[in-house]
This record gives sequence, structure tokens and C-alpha cells, in this order.
Amino acid sequence: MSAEIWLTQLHENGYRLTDARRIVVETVEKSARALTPIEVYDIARKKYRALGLVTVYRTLEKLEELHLIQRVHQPLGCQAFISAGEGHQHLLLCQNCGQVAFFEGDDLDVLTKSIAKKTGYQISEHWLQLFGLCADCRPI
Amino acid sequence: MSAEIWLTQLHENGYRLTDARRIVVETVEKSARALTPIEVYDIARKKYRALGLVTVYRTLEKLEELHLIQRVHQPLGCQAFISAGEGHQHLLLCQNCGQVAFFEGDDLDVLTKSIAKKTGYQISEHWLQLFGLCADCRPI
DNA sequence: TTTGCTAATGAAAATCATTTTCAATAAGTA
DNA sequence: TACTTATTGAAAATGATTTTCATTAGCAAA
Repeated sequence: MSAEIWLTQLHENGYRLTDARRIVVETVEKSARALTPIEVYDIARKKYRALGLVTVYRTLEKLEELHLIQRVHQPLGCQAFISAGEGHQHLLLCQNCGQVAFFEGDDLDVLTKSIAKKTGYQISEHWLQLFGLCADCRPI
Repeated sequence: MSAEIWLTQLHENGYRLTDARRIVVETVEKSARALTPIEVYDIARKKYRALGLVTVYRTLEKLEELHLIQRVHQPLGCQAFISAGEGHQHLLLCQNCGQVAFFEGDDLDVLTKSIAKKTGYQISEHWLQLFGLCADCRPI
């Protein structure tokens, strides 16, 4: 997914294309790890000094609404965002460098059905996230 | 797990048993759904008027540290706590009433190993959470 | 092009959750 | 019972996020 596609998506949904939005989109889209609003602000401001933090919050909000980015939940906090994978994807986070990898939702169906039977719940969604060390960070 | 056991755990770890702690423990332990600090405060204060919100925060912090409660991550926020299950457990949340059910981590090993192979990550932890409607809330 | 409407902006203020500070109190041991 | 010190609640401080508002700029229509 490229920055252009994100901008097109914004435009098609009635949002105007501004310099501030272009910079925020580019920053988030480029990053291999999840970024908090402040981090986006700090990085983006290197290229666009006038950018306001409020605009970062507002742009992230819109990108999330369009499912172009997703919030990443971690033990230390849940304010960071990463580019959303296409389709139903799960996250794999490197605990050392923060790099995020995506993987397919594969088969949780069997587990889900068994849990539904045991608990009486009607299950409609699941969150799965793995933590570990990426190929670069793990010990040899 | 009963409130008494939690209090014993606190005591054994060098913490004093106070009325404030007893009330907070009882409130969280009794609840079938995850409660935020403010919710704990509001409920607990009905029985113990003098309770301070700060004490709620501090008590929850200690209970989490002793793994007696755990934080629950949800789309709308991640500040709520629920009594922790014993051993490695996952959560199943009712999207209507908020009730929380626990289930065993069962076998994610196969999936985990396959993902590790594909991505090159060394995987050490996983988070799995299911959402749905509990037996009482689901349509007939 | 140029114009005009209005969405979008950034700064400052407001809000909300959480943490820190501090003097008074009370738990639990000696 | 007395003493030590962890714990308390109130108030202040902090930090993240949201709201307000006057100004600016995107972009559709002329």
C-alpha cells in the first residue's frame, strides 16, 4: 500500500489533500514500526516545520476510520499506529526494535468453534498478536 | 479465587491490609466485567465513603504486579481490569454486557511455529482475545 | 484563470486520566 | 501499649488528547 493510494482514499472520501496530510501519511506509511502521535509529529516536522500536533491527531483519526492504519496494543501502551495490512491480518511485534510483521489470520476457526461450544458465546471477532524478536534482533 | 486469597497475597508480599485495600479488592474480585479505576472508585465508595481515587490506582497497580488482576484491551480503551485467570488464560468478552469469560490457551503452538518459520521471528509470547455475545445477550 | 465557499489549519485553552507531593493517620511489630 | 513507617486522601502537577476559534488554503464552479 503506497502513500498515493492513501491520499486517493482520503480524497475519495471527501477529505481535502493538504501538505499537512501528505506529510503525515508519508511518515506513517513509510515506518516499519508503530508510531505514536508525538513520534509522527517529531518525524514529520523535520520535513514540514509548520505542522501542528493537533493536525497529526486529526489525520490519524481519519486514517484509522478509513482502515488505512490500525492501533497497536502493547504492554507499555496502546497509542501507537501502524499501516494496516490488507484483509484480515495479525501482527507480530519485535520486542527489541519494534518492527512489525503481518501474518494471515490462518485457522482460528477450530479453536473459536470449540470455545463457542464450551462457553455458550456467539463469537464474532478475534484479536491475535504475537511478540518476539525479529530475524535481525534475535540471538544467533 | 476469593478476596481472602488476594488479601493474603498482598500481606505475604509485605503490604499492609487496610480498609481501602479490602474494599478495592472485594470490588474487583466480585465483578464479572472489567472495571476502570473510576468505576472501581465509584462502586467501592458506596461502601467506604472516604476512599480516595489515588488509593484505587495504587491498589490496582499492586494487584497487577502480583498478577491477581490483568488489564483488558478493548477497541474503546485499555484502562479496565479484570480478575486474572489462573495459569495461561485468554479472554472472551461480551460486546453487549461486558461480561468476561476465560478460556485455556489451548494450541497456538502449531500456528506460532508456522509463523516463526515464515517470518524468521523468534516468538516468545502471544495475546489472543475473542469478542462476541455471551449466552444471555445473544439473539435466540 | 479567478472567485467563493467552507474544510482544514495551528495556537491556545480546556479537559481528562494518571502521577507526584505531602502532612496526617493507622497497621502491625516489638 | 508504644513506636516505626507504610498507607492514606487532598491538592497540585503532569501528560495525553480534545475543543475552540480566528486565519488560511483546497478545490469546485463560474
